[in-house]
Amino acid sequence: MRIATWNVNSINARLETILRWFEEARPDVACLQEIKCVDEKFPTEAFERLGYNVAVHGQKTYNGVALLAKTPLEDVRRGLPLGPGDDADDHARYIEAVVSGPQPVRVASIYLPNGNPAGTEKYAYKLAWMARLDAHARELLGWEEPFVLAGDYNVIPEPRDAAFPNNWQDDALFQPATRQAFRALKNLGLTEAFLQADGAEGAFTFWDYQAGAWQRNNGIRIDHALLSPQAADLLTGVAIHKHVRAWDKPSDHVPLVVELDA
DNA sequence: ATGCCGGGTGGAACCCGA
Repeated sequence: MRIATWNVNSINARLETILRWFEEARPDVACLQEIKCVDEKFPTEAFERLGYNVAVHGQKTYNGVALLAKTPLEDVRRGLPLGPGDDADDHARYIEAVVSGPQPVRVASIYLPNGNPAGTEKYAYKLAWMARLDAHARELLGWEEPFVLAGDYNVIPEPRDAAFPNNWQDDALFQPATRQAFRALKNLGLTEAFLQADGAEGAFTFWDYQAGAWQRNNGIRIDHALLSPQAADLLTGVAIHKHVRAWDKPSDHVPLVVELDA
């Protein structure tokens, strides 16, 4: 099972580019983020023509996530659960479903808050959201099933995950508390697919549109796939589709593709 | 570079992203 995650930065502005990549990469499952549209504006038919089942958790203008799969999506859940005392959350940043098949796999499409500038309400929201994700991962781990939490985490885990780590010292993506929360999530027993199956230095998933970041390879690795132990047992490979960043009208993120023997 | 580019909204100028 080929599972891809991609922050597309508007599904409708980039549909031609996205469909081109789908025909080339042929993922079995795709987790999309920043679709930037309500459910009714999602180009569902275009993906159904390629043989995908579609589940959307959309929002006007901002955020929005989707799951696409060649096999039916079951037990679709929209939104990350709220814990006791958590404030209501009107951002569409999480959708989860079970991808059916001989070996069903639960897959989540995650758009973790950016959190900049650090030290503000936005950063508090990021950390609170990470705490909710941690709690939900604990719940899922109790079921002892294969699952994949894939998406734009907006976390630079280590200095090696940025071309110029000093540039990110004060950034919400690289704050000690951000990195600690991501580490804690992994330490629940989740496997980071890229590190497990590849781990090469200088691998990035995002290059800013500005200041010639792509041309200078000034990138960061912020899109991640975390695997439950039962999913990690099935991991056979991972790839970052860097070439897509050089296409016309690219997203600033590129797809991360995980291969499972499922 | 607390925005250099790019998308969305709304129909200009501003919000947001990382």
